[in-house]
Amino acid sequence: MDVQRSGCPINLTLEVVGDRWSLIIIRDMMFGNRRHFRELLGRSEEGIASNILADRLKRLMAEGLIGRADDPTHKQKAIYSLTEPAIQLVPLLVQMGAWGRRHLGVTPELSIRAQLLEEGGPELWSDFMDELRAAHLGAPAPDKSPPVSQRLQRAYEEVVSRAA
Amino acid sequence: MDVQRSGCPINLTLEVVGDRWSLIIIRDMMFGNRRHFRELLGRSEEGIASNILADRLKRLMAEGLIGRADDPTHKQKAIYSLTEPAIQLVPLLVQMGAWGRRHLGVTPELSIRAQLLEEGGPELWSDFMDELRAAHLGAPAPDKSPPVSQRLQRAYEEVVSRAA
DNA sequence: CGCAACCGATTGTGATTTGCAACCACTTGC
DNA sequence: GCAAGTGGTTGCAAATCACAATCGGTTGCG
Repeated sequence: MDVQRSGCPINLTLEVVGDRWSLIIIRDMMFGNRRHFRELLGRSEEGIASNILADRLKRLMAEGLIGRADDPTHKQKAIYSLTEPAIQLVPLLVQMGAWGRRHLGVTPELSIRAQLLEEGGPELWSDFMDELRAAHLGAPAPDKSPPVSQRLQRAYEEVVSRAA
Repeated sequence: MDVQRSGCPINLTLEVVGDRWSLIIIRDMMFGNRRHFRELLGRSEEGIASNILADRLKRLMAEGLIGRADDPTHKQKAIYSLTEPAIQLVPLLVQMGAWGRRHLGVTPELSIRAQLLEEGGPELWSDFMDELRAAHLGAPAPDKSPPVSQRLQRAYEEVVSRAA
């Protein structure tokens, strides 16, 4: 994954995030609000192995997509955060979600967020990116109400409860 | 790559095209108009190995992203084509190109197409997808002039000649 | 007809990456 | 003091990958 093959933008993007796990990790940090190693390790549905997670976090840091800071509440805890380049992956992830939702057998609970993000269009993505900047970069909060993340979460819970 | 891990749309999309080569092949078929095994094998800048190419073509066919037909001019020649689901990957590839162009060290010749597609927005993508449907699915030609593919090609050649 | 070039692959071989489970040194809360 | 939790590391088997050589068949050309 580290051999440069060509200067094509699509190829270069694939060299950075074109593996099985990098985008899963970014997705969990983005939409699942997971910021710690063990949160990323255990709670994700896909079940990444700890050595792979450690390797990917290292690599994503080296590529400048995520940052790492000490958690003041626990000397051993690390807080991982998305950087601006990673936040700008939102439109890409939305397109991935939209395509998967249309063409693959997704479960309704997990597709409702993709649907809302797709229907919301670039303006909604932009609001969501501002929220991520506030949460991960310490940027001033955009002060939309309700925040996009909350709207997504509520829609998800509604579908889940309806299914029960 | 064939173990289903979760029903999340992003994850499912990654399971289909989240490897190093599948999207490169689709990119070459889409923007490079490569339709034969040997065209895909040799002329791409990244240099895929023939066994990997054969494996990926098989897999993409099984997933319904590409089709295969006999070339009437040569009994051993196969013509590969994009299916509708693959054509609908255009917005995803555009976003990949846009992100790579912004954040990675792309060469100017190879980034001009990404730039035009990004700036053209969804209407341009839609025109381009109609052209792909005409070329790959035998759909009626959209009859725009000049076609998007030609505009992209001309812009590329202009940058190349300017660099020379 | 003869033969070189071309066709979509397949085979064989090592190198790399992955998945899995166990384990590690250390910190925290009780 | 001790169990639970922290971010990882290690060892090993299995899968995947890259690279080069090769294959049986087809085509164009003399």
